[in-house]
Amino acid sequence: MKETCLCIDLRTAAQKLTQIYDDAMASSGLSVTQFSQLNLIRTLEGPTLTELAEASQLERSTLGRNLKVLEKMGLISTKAGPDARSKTIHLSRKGLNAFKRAVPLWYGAQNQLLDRLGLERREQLDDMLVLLTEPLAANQV
Amino acid sequence: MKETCLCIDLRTAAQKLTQIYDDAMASSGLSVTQFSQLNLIRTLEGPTLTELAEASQLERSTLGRNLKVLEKMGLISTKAGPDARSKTIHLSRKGLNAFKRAVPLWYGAQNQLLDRLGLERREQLDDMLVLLTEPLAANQV
DNA sequence: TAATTTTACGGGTATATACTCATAAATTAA
DNA sequence: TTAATTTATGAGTATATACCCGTAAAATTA
Repeated sequence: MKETCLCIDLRTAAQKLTQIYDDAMASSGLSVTQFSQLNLIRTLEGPTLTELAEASQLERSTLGRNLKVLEKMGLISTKAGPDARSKTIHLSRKGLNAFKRAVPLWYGAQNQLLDRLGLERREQLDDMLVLLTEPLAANQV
Repeated sequence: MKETCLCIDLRTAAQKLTQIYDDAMASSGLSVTQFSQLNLIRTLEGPTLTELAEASQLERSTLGRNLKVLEKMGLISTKAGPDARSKTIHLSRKGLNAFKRAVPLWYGAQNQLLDRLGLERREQLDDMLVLLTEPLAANQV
């Protein structure tokens, strides 16, 4: 029976997969994480930082720093939010163009991997990732 | 059919799982990545930086920086290697003790998750992670 | 043997990530 | 309405990660 750490195995696989997507999308100028961020901003239509953080399951402070990079690249802009505290995030024209350029590249990678897996295993994978990320029962630890 | 990005899904799951292990192991003072690093250093018995980088599938420069942290914590030490260029990495007494303290905590998390998955799914997961991390066929991208 | 190439490592720079604390604004409670 | 609390964000600090480049040592080739 394999004794390797489930966590490390998953981390390593995620890093490699990230590299695969990033390579496939390189000519778009976007990494897969940036692509995914832009897509969320687009579909949420001007979310606040907190809303976007929840949707992307990142810490607010982490997201804030990530967005700084996108802003510096000119892909997004921020506006005053509905609240004097909050601000909303928006795709710039340049950001939307970059996103559109990247879409077919993303599909290229994604579909090739989905083909490899097949539908059944893809669903099994989703199920397993849910199982693996539910909190542990404290008394059993 | 779900349209979410396989890569982002896997990344998110890996981050959550890391948090789960880290929480379970917190009282040992080691994170799961540090625990795994110490274990590799232990089993490889004084690897060079390059050997350890290959074993952990990290960039050498990344590993070098990670090791700086472990060294500052007093968990590892380095010696001159077989070569005037290279150096070897070793567990300190303190590092070995920390590792031993962490072992049951790691098993607590690992076994609980393995129980959740069951043997069959664990093997399926391994297979899928291999499938997902093999390079893409360039012509299909 | 001398010149070239490869190997091993470190440092600069940059992104991704999280935790903690500070601040300001909004909300709720007294 | 004033005081206390909650909410939204940002900044400081720190780890994890990678890429590129420089340097020194070793190996290879001319």
